[in-house]
Amino acid sequence: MNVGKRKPAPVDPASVPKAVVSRLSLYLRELQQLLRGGQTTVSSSQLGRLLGFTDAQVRRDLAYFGHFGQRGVGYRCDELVRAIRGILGTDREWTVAMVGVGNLGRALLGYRGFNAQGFRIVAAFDADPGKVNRTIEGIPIFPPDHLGQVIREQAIPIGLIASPAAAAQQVADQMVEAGVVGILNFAPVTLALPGHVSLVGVDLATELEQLCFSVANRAGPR
Amino acid sequence: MNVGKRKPAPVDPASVPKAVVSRLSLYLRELQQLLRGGQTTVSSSQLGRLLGFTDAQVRRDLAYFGHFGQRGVGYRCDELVRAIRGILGTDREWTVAMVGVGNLGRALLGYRGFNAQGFRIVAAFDADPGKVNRTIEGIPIFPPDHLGQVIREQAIPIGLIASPAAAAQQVADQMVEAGVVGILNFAPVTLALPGHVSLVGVDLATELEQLCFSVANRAGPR
DNA sequence: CCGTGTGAAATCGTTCACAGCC
DNA sequence: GGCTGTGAACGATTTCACACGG
Repeated sequence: MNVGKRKPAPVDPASVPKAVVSRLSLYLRELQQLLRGGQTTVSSSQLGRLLGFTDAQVRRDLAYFGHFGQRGVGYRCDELVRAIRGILGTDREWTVAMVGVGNLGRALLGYRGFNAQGFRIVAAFDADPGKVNRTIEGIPIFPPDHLGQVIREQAIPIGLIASPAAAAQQVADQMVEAGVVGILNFAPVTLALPGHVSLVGVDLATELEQLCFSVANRAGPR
Repeated sequence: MNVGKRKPAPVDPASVPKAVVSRLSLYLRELQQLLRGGQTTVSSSQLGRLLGFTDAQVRRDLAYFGHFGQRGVGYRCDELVRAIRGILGTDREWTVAMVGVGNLGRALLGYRGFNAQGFRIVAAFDADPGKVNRTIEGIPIFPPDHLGQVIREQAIPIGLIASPAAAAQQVADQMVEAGVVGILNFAPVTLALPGHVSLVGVDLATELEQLCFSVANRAGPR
């Protein structure tokens, strides 16, 4: 008994280092690649080599969440993919509400990679009256004052901010007010959010600055 | 003597933790914001509070690179901005070559945030004959077989990959061959690069997965 | 008196190295 | 024989706490 489909989680997920979770995404991406290539099994050392990590690191990362490998053999790619998706929470579909249908927003509306991993943008908002009340890539664009209602009615858990920096905090506040519990922020500002809302920020200029620093200081890849 | 404009760098820049450099970008962004608001001085604790870091962390991070503060007062915003830009290397203009003028590529061509921080995309490439030999946002689009020549002639140091995943490694190889020393990769694949080339990867689906994990595990903001 | 800069301590994350199992 | 899972050692980063200077 007590040995069902679910592996026991050896630790509290909140105590897992952030770096581990971000490597998990990379493992997932690589495993899906391997599966497409017809490979059924990987060892920690192969997976590590492909990504530039050590084999010990790969094993340790996975061991945070359970026993997924087979001694002497390695990991079954399909099983490990399922397991990682379960850990990340991407084994179900997540709906996303986007604000800001500018250059970047439009690109994200058409980005296939989101759907492929289980994310679906179901509503977008923009302050420009010329953009609202139509669909782009099949996604309806609403005026900003519909934000609360749409998010609430569809119980959308994730917000994506691609608005100008000056509007971002206000947009975030409205999203949180409407019940969003996670925000992906592309606006180049720091957002202040209540503790129960998760935040991931992506600042494109900042990423280039990181690159710039390592180029200017010849630090090799990342 | 020996007290010129340049502060001495207390340590080898290559030995600075990566996390420190990424916070440097955030300090910079916040300082520029403060300057726009007319503030001339910040303390480590104010800067930390704005970004969610401790005051000790801010001071330690900055101390890797020199003595920028004044005891009893704090840091002069304008001086610190100049200092951080000098450290990151964004006190000069960097030219960038982009490959892949799809959804995302077009958005990046029009992204104002790059110019604002000193990056200028000066050439783009795409395999679609319908897109080449014209300009978008003032940037010329070339066919892929011009890549080597254009990058070499203009001595472009930075490559930006926004091509489909399947093409990314080949594109990267050609960029490296042409002399690029840093690559910002938006394609969802792991690139293999020679050691003298720096790499920063941004995978949009991966970022959403991180968010998803922390939402699913209620870990609060990042 | 306030806030920086920094040794020293504490914490966190990675790597080693090997027992255990297929 | 090969490869996982994991205590223990190690190294890196963060936090503490206080001396020093404006």
